Amino acid sequence: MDLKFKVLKKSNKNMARLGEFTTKWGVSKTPMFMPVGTQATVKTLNPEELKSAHANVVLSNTYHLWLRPGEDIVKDSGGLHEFMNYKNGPILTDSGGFQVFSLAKKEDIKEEGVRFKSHIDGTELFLSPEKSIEIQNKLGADIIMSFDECPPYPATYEYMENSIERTLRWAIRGKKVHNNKEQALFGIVQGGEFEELRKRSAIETVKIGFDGYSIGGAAVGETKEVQYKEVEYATKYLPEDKVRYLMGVGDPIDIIEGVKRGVDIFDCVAPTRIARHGNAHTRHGKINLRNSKYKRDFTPLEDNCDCYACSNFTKAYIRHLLISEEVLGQRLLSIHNIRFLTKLVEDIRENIESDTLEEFGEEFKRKYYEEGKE
RNA sequence: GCGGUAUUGGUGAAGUGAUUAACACGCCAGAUUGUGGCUCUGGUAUGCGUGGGUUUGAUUCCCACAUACCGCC
Repeated sequence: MDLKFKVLKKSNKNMARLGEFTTKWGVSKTPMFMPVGTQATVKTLNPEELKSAHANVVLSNTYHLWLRPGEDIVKDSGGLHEFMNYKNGPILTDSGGFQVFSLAKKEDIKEEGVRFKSHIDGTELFLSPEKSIEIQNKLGADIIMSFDECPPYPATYEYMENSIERTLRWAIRGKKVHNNKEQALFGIVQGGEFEELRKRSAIETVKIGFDGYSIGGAAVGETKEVQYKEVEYATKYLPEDKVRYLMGVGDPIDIIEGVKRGVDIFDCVAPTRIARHGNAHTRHGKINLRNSKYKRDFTPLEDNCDCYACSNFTKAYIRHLLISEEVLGQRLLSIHNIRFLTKLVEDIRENIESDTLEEFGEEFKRKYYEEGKE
């Protein structure tokens, strides 16, 4: 399915662009941030809470849903939107590549696919590009991903070269079996830290032809500088008229830097994971609500935040919930952190419109890093 | 009043005549980037009820005292 992506405005100073794409759920604005709902749920949150946090696209996961409850059950329920009753916007499913490669041994990655053991019960499993697309066709997300290899960092040039070539062959195989015309299929650019390989991977993936392009294998342990370079190496060779998605990146600063380099979509488990572990993003840096200094702090997580948590509760109360292991604490922080990032991309969109993204980025970074230090 | 047993950090506790007093919980911090895991990693008793004594050396042995519990008058 063509996403009918439109670039509405391009910066004169960098590669940032303001855009939108359309699905049956309506118009989605870019740059955007997608919260992650691995097992057909953004952990601790219901669809209404996601809506209140301004979430639009939600990401779910092929590997997990394949194992539990199984793609046929999701299909028979009416598809992923019906199954999880998510009607606020599109759903994207990851191919399972990332999970599989964290479970598989290097020697179990073969041309045909990957052999590995279930994290649930140790059952031996096999996932191939065809199988991944077949499962995703049944799950019924609006956007699905090619099955790629996400190599660890650091990897040698030779390993990475073989890996991107195999990922390209897998992309072709996946595209060939993709038969759900309601779904957009994205290709994935790999290549690690190597400019030549990122370039080749991008050009060749574009030749195959996809509805959008992802940059994978970033934020796997490399420095920020390397990560930003990797993004640049890829976006330079991606077509202007297709959506670009930087997989797994969700640090606020990294989002700003990614947008400046031409990225439209981001996803990350971080906002919800750090929330469950007691942390909140604020414009003045990340804070750990479990710290004793918040014991008697009767102010919201953040002034002028319109999220449900900040509108109704104090840091002292949220800290009490976390220390007492009450799940409401995790929910409130999850709502806040998602809203923090959806607000960040809203601000980014406004600043692309006025072509002031560089200034906005510097100011944001200064507050986030420096003021947070005290 | 007489006898017995016990006394180790915020808590529950292990332990030894002599390098850094185990472990758990709690507490205090940190991590977290296409989420198996409300997870992981650190820190947290300059002292073993108090006062004496024996000893090269005592939290560990002895004595007294204090406190607690259990018996008996």
